[in-house]
Amino acid sequence: MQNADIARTLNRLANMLDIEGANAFRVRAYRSAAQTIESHPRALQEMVALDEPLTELAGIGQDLAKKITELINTGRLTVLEEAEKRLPPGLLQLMRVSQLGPRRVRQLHEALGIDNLEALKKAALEGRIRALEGFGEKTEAGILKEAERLDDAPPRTRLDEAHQAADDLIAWLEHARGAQRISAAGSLRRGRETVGDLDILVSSEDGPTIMTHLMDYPEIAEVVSHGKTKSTLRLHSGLQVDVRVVADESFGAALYYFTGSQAHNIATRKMATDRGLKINEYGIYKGRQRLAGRTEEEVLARIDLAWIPPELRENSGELEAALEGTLPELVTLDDIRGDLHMHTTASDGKAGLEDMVHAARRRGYRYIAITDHSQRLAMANGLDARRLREQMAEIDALNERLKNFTVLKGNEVDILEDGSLDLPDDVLKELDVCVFSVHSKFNLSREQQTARILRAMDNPHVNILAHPTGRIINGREGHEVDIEAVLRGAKERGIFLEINAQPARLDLADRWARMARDIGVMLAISTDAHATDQLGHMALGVTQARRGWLERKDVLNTRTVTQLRKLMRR
DNA sequence: GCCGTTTTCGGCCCGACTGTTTTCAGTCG
Repeated sequence: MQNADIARTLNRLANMLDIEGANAFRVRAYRSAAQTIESHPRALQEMVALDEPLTELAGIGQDLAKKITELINTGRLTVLEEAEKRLPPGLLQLMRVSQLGPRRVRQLHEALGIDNLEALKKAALEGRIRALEGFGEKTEAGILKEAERLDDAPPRTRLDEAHQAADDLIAWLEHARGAQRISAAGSLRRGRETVGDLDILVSSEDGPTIMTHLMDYPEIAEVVSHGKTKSTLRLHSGLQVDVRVVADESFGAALYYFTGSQAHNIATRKMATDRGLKINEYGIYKGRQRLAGRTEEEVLARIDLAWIPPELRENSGELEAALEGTLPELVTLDDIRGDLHMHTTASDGKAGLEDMVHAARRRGYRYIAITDHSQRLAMANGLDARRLREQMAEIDALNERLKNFTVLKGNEVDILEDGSLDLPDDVLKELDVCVFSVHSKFNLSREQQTARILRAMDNPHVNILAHPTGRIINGREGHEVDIEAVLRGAKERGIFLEINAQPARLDLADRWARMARDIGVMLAISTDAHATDQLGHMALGVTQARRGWLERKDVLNTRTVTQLRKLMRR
């Protein structure tokens, strides 16, 4: 049982109890625990097996520890099963309809016997919902539309797509009269790998004018709500956008508030109330007196906190670090000196060797590694030993002509099913950088997959394990593998792991990157570029690294080429 | 259900918008 499964079960339970009208704080406790568990780097199943106390996790006390242990040991949760006897589980579907929360779901169930999406749609079509107290024609129509939209609900939007949508909208808003500062907030600003919706913040003395300008934005498919300072839109892409206007003196407070995360905000608001202060989106207040709000820094300073990079705002240790003055100095794009994973036309890339070199030099890099596929990936025109040696000779000749730039000879060699490598040792040992990765047999058991990768790491010539979990965002889960065991194995052997910066991969994910840092395994942030413009994905990889608390020293490709060569010799 | 330098009970983040109401409940973030 994975942490995500436990979190999902607790969220189900929270929703059921919420519909039943249970104590709201009890419900919140379940939800907050689910959130903690989902982002916890260690498997709770393993903690239980090793008899480590779950109460060490924030928001998990004796009771929840007991329930989680039951769930892990038996695969069942008695309280949830009992709740499902009292209420039809189909009610949980109804909670996914926006505009329907626990109260209305209960009301629909009690008054009309509605207990699933189909029944909801039917009742709405027949006009039976509008008769309920607190409902009306508009609500009924809205519910019907939402219920039908759920049938083909878009998944969360990938970070790169969300960035593009936000940049376009911000460019539009910059032309609004009276717009002062504009910023994206929310999970986009925190750099999460996917976002549920966009939050855009504008400072202006004139909210209505900004909102009027917003309504002419050509990408709008639907206006969900439209107020003087806040509007919600759906774009043609399906992405939902919240735009909010505040006075410029409140911009910092609002930016802080709307960047979240929710768990982080709750924690800092609590810190404020402990000090007799109050934080809202307009500022930080002592009674009715506004103390600050123009910038995030001045708001946080009032509760004795240093400014916290948005990527860290998940209430997972950043507040303690900010209080103690031990916040990490996160790696930045400027720290990156080169890119250690990319392809050329020799295998499945779109650009030739020299094109990739020129593109890398334009980015200010000092080196790159050329890492085409190995022979087993025939589909990708993978290189055998002979072709790889030819490429190495070509690179040697190119390096003769280059000044202040080094092309490292590399390969992305396949890990075969038994953990052996797809090219013979005598050619691997001639490489400057050996990237190695899984491209086949994704469905081995966790034990087999982990053993396979550890065996590959026993080869003395490999250096960087690429896209270690193989997951594709909104695509596939990735192969089952014990990342902690892989990281410990890498630590023992002087091997590194990759944060693959392809927007659909971002693999390692943030929590594993943080675990790597804790274990002391350096990571390479690599674009796996198959074309020159894909070298630009580096920024996404850096964001992911920052979410994993990585500093410059934790990242392989912040090193000089000389340092790098030393680290590649095992 | 969690939590504790006002500690074992009594708190628990807070405001905008909508649709339904005549002053507010529910939802959302």
